[in-house]
This record gives sequence, C-alpha cells and structure tokens, in this order.
Amino acid sequence: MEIKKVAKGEFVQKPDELKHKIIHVVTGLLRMYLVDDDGKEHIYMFAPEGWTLSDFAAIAESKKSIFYIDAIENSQIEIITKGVDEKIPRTLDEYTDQTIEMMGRRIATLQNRVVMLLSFSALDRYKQFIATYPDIVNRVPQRMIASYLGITPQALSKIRGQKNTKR
Amino acid sequence: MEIKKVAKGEFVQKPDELKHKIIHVVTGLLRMYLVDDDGKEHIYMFAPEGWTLSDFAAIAESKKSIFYIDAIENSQIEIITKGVDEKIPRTLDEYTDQTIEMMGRRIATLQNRVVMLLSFSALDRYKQFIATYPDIVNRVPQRMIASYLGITPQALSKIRGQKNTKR
DNA sequence: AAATGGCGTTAACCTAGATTAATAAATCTA
DNA sequence: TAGATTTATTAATCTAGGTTAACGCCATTT
Repeated sequence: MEIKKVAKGEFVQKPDELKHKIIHVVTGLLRMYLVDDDGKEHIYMFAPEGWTLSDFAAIAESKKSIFYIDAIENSQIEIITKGVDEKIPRTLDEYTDQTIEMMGRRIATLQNRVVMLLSFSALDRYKQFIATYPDIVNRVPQRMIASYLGITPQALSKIRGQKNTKR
Repeated sequence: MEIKKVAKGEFVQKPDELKHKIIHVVTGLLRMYLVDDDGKEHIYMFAPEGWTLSDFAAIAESKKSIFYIDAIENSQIEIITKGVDEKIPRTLDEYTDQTIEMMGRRIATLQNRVVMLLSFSALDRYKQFIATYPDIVNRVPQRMIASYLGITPQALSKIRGQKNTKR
C-alpha cells in the first residue's frame, strides 16, 4: 500500500492502465469519471475523505478500467495496486471488515443512484443531491454536479434559477 | 430460511412492509421494481435462477423498502426475513462466502447500469442489454425491458424497428 | 366463438432537456 | 496586473424520447 499526495487537477488513474487501483481518500476530494464516444465527461462518483474508489466491474471481469480518476482538491490518498489479471479475493478470510463495510455502503449508494436516474426529473435529482451530499455541493463546480446528475451545466443553471424564484 | 413456490404474477414483497426480505431465486424469474409518484413502474432488476434480490439501501439505512417484488414466471425461492431495525452484520464472521460473492457481482452490475444510464442512448442501452442478458430477453415482455432501460415501450418498439431496417 | 384484457406497433403531437452561441464574472498564469 | 482560460448564466433553437391514441394480435375466460 502506497501513501501519496496529489495536487488539484492531478490524475491518479487513466483508462486502459495495466494495473487496477483501489484508492482510499484520507483528506481532500477526488472524482471518478468516464469520457464517452462523443468526448463528453460523465462523473461516476465523488470521493471525499473516508471514501474508497475503485472500478469494481473492471476488477470483477478482469478488464481494463474505462475511468479517469483525478483530484478536485489537493488530497492525501492511499493506493493499493493489483495486476489486471489478479483475481478478486475468493474466500471470506481474504477480506477485511473495512472492505465489507465499504461494499455495503457502495451498493446502497449505487442503488439510490439507479433509482434516481430511472425515475427522477432533473430538478428532483438536484434536490436529492444537495440533501444527500450537502458538503460536496460547495466543494465542486456546478458543471461537475450537472455531470453527476446526468444533465448539462446549462440545464442545471436553469433549474437553480427556477428553484429560487419558486419560493 | 423459508422455501417457497410463487406463481407467475404473485407478489413476494410490497413497499412499506415491516420485514426486510432477502430472496434467493432457485428456479424461475422475478422482478424488483418501484412505482413513482406518477404511478409509473421502473424495474430496478430482474432475478433469474441463482440471483439474489434485496433492498440493500433500505436494510443499510434501517428504512422500509420502496420496492415491489413479484414473479414473472412460476418460481421457487428461498426467503430470509429480518426485522426492519435488525442491523446488517457488523463483522466479517457474520458473513458467508456466498454473500460476499453476491455483493461483488451486485456492485459490478450496478456500476455498469449507472454508466449505461448516464452515457448511453436508448438504442445503445438496448444493444447492451441483449448482449449482457440474452436469455432474459426472451423470457420477459418488451415493456419490462423498456422499463429496465428507462424508456417507454413505444420508444423501444421504434428502436427495434430501426435496428432491423438498418442492416 | 364471443368477449375481455394484455401486449406490441405505428403515428401525430408535445416537452424536458440538449445544443449552440453570446456574455460576463471568476480564476489562473505569465 | 494584463491577458488567457474556465465557469456560470441566459436565450434561441433543436431533438430524443414521452404522451396520447388507435389498431391488430394473441391469450384467457365464459
């Protein structure tokens, strides 16, 4: 396990790297995102202090990751590196309590995210985001929140205008 | 743990029940879905043989579930029931290898789903679905696939027409 | 076999959010 | 601190997919 400082804007991972990374954020704030065929960024998740980032699907399927990971703030992180073909632990005693807890939280988060993307309007997604991650809201630019919500910065700007006049 | 037969169309869970359920599918096919404020159904996941269904977020947050679960085919299932306030296991030795494996697969699946919902067009979502779940495609009505993809049955029908003529 | 109800398809119209573009404010950099 | 770059906002226009509605096809029930 490697401890590292990353400056704002610095990359920790790029797609197609030959090693998988599991990144634990000690201080600061990172983001994990993909770039689609049209060159558009889509933020998969933010990771503030205490969160862990990794491409579970890539590790599970022994594929290369499609995600970029970079720092939104100067951060301190711990990195565990594994070969692309290295298998996920197969039995219980290869796991730690901490890993299990992280997995449970991750499933709950992803589940809520899918429900939101499936059934909420852009406005409701935004409301839920600020209710769920009030601290993140003030630490990242609007356009990244828009990207996380699956809408354009322009649409988010419009929504915020409406939201304020409607009260 | 309770073993049960459920007939096609029969409910296994409805929202707001006072017990959480973890459902393992032995044979057959179930679906887990929610109904939004406009009365529209959104399918969260399908569960054929070997899959496990549960509302992780509700269990993690000790809340009541928002999901319906019912049988698409006559099925045989195993149900584990827990009180709504009953805590998720806290330490490793309360887990089984099987549970851990299920969690890993679930994260990978959900991650792929979020990426798809964030960055794919309706057509690409459909293509990815039939590539990933070829067997499910022929076991569920189109309208349910549409619901899973986050589009209307009419939109899916149109897409399928295009897809065929474009070759 | 008629009636009922679910399902898939097609088509006309509509709307939430995307796209494009222009501007101003904030932030970075030399 | 001047210039360059990024960000947020507003507005005009466009479009993927939603909505509504009608029709035909199977199944199931009577």
